[in-house]
Amino acid sequence: MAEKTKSTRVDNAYDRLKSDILHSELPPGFQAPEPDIAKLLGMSRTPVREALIRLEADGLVELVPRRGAKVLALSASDLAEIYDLLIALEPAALSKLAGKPVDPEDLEDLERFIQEMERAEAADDLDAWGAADDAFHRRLLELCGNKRLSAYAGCLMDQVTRGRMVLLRLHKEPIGTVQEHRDLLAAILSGDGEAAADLARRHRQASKQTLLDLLTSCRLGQV
Amino acid sequence: MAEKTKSTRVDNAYDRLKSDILHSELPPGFQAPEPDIAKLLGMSRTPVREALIRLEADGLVELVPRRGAKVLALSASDLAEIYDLLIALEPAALSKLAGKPVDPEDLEDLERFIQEMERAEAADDLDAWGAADDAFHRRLLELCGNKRLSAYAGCLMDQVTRGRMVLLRLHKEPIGTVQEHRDLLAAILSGDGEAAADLARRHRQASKQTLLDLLTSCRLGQV
DNA sequence: CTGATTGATATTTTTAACAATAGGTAACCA
DNA sequence: TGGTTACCTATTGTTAAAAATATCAATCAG
Repeated sequence: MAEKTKSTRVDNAYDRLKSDILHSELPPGFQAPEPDIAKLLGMSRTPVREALIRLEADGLVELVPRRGAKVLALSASDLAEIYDLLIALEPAALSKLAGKPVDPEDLEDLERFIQEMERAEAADDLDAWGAADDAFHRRLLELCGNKRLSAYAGCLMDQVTRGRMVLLRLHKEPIGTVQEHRDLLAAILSGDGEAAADLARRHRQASKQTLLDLLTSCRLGQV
Repeated sequence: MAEKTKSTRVDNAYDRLKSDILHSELPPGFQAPEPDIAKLLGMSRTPVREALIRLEADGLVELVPRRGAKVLALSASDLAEIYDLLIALEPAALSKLAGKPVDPEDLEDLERFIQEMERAEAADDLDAWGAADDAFHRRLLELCGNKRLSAYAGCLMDQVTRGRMVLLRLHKEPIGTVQEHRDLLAAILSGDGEAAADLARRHRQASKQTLLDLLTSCRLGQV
């Protein structure tokens, strides 16, 4: 199964660069001129450029004239901005979702994500925990039915990925939040939009606070 | 003062296309291959292409392979999605703004926008009314200090521009909403975040409802 | 010794041409 | 007459090279 690159070079460049940025293989602050990136990806400059424009729209890189493309580093206030957006969007979305019938298959997935978080927590598998947490939130947002909202929220979650990673690594306990996910899901299924919104808000607000505290206590200016 | 095009062609193409779309000079559903648009703008395909990628990220056009770039038409459910996003974001932003000190210069501008709305309403100058209303909302969002939020909300407002236009033309009364703006501003200045959020939410919700009702009553599927 | 001006260099911006591909049309066969 | 296939054309995807431009350094003047 040779997995031929079926899509265009632009898509390819976009996916690879995005993945490398999210996994810190291209670390925040990394900067390189277009020709270098093109060489790195083994293609000419144009598709790279178009991919970079899309990444800039996603808020992941900055195209600074005469200096090359730069992987954005997020300050504490950047993270606060992004979390505030999620705090505004997620509760609104989930309150709308509450009451709607949920496809059994989706529900099964959601419960599986929760179980996976528990397993990962027990096994101290941080990456798996983060992935399951992420998947849970994204799936919930997709189910709310507002495609624009889930797309933008997904984009915001991408932006804070690196922040969540350091939180996961430095903070010894993501512990306890699994129950919050259970409660949130229960509120949605029971049709209590108010409760769902409230739980979602608290959940994000707590993440925001923990992350910001961690950054100041570690004297970490940027992530 | 010959107003030389100081910026790059990409910026130029982006600005002109965006403006033409927002003013319905490129109407929803308009579709053209890249070379045609390039000829139209008097430049080569590459900068046009890059501008189109940005417009696609803004949700204004769709790049459909082998069929050219298409100006997106919004259905009632699209408009509902966008308004729901604004209903989630604007109250959150303005509740944060309440209490913060407002620069006297900005305050002056805000009051001028309100006055301009009154003048325009009296003079039945629909375009001026719409512009002042828009400016009021945008300025308020900028003042909340979350750059990402105000940028994205601005983008959402751009997307519904055409919808608001038909609302303005078909609906005989934007009347009455000026007072809502006054109340909103008063709530913000008095530092009552709860009230500000509530007023903002009702305000947008009413716009949404009016627009959707209008679309169904006029059998208007798309704008 | 300091500041400005000029020129070299690295990088982006733009163009034009080439390659690949999808979609439609016409012709041919059943 | 209906369907399938093959070719032609229109359009995008990609490349490479040329043009423009900002940055930096070096040199020259004050």
